[in-house]
Amino acid sequence: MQRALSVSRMTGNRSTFPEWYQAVVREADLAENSPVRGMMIIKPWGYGVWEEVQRDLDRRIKETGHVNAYFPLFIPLSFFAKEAEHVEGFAKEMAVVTHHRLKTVNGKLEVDPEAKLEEPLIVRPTSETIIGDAFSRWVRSYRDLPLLINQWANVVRWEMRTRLFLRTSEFLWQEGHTAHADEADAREETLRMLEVYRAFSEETLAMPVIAGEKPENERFPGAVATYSIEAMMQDGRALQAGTSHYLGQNFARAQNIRFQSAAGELEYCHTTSWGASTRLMGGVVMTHGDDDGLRLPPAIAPRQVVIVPILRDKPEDAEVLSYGEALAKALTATTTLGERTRALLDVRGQRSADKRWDWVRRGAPIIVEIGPRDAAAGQVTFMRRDQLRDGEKIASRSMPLGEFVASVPALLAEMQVSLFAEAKAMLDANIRTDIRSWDALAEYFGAAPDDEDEAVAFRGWVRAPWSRPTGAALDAVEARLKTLKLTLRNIPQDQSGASGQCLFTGEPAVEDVLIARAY
RNA sequence: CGGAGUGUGGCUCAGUCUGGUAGAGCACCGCGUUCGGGACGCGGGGGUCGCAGGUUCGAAUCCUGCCACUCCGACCA
Repeated sequence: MQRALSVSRMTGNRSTFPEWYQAVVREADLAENSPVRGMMIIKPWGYGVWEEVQRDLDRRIKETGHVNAYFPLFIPLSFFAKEAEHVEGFAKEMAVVTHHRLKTVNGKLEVDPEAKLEEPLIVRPTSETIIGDAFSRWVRSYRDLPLLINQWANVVRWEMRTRLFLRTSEFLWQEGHTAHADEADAREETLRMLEVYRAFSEETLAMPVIAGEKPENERFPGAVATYSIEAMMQDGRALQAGTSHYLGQNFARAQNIRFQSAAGELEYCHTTSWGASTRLMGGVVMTHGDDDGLRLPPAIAPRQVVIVPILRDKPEDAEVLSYGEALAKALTATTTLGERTRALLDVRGQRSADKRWDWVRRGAPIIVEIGPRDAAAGQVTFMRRDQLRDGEKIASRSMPLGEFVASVPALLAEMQVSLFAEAKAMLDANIRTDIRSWDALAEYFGAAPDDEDEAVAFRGWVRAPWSRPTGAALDAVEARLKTLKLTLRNIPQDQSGASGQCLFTGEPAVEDVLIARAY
């Protein structure tokens, strides 16, 4: 089959899926590596997708009562020393600013040793500490609570190994930080935001997820409880797509976030934090991409309908162009998924065939072609990106212009739903619930995971009953799973009552846990 | 920080073993024919061959040192 990409995602070979992923990111013009190791350049089409992601998620965050603010990029080193677990979790990946001036020595630019900072500054890896510091001044009374703040920002974590969008040294995200008068209110907030992420991921990104609580060894440093949404990529691996943390009073104590209660008592707040990042973009690629490139859910496509005019440097070109302009204008006047339909007439000088495939690779949901024949007949010819091919043929349809314009909003809405349904079917079909012993688990995931050369068949997730071991017993489980390159993803929220015994300990099970290879 | 590998035009790479003064495909520019399912012909622009030193009449090629990147591992809310 003729493909837009030189590598296929579905060969069953473990090594080609990452190559396919990189090819899609490049060919869809989303992002590229930068001169700075591990940091990416997000290109206009990729940033356009991020802007749609931001817009929709921001609306949901505001609808749940939060307001946006902005805090500094640099955090004094001493702020991290206040929460022991927190600093331990991030210490190994911090970028540190130690000087504030350069000078020229023998024609060379060097750091001026006399410009050393009194106290080093950390480039934020996350903002709990600096926002908590502000909270300690903002909160006085129970009447100031709850304090519901969000910020859109970039953060830096000095990662050893990076991949575009999935793990980069700098990434863009939103981080919510809230303070509450009591535990119940804070825990409710934590779960509310988990649900916002779940709904956003499924409705807007068309990316089905499993929401649940992380086992204690996977908790955010300093958190009392961590929750996540986990999405299944097309190679079967799990991607943590968003997290929400109940921080208890740990950060409040460390940073003195206190309030006077109605009874006049001085109490520590209960705080939460939650975040989702540009990693979501990688999730969209690995959920919806195919061998022709990216497929974008209409809700996050910067252009939902792209019109490619067939031009031949002949007089009738003008007619085709004005026909295209009228079509773009008519489409823009319609409403799709609650917003103005985003249409574009592609008037670039490239050949029509090249432009068409460019938009296929970028994942534009509907690609319209109009030529002299369409203009004369008052019709359009179009293809939908989610059903591009009928066997080896490109599947296109023709329709009278007026009818097409009227049907686009419903068509895009249908594509949004069908992309989700496709991914949901894939997720549901690939969670094994019949594996009840370590031996069966080992057999399923392969006894020799170190043999990278061998083509490996697709592996999904396993949902199995467990006894929720803690401490050293959990460490032992984790170490054992590591021999199969597996991790505990989360404890799904929708528990239907566990039965039988724990897959790891043999003790009576209390609930199900998700086991998978992860990104 | 360990193990392996790679640095040659914008991209993918050949050429290195056996030294002779830089190539292919794609992309780009021009002209023409084309264009409704990834065009073709002709012409053209673009590279201090990762950096520094050495051997040599002559180095992309041989030697020494350094640097960068990729993959595997360690690490990864």
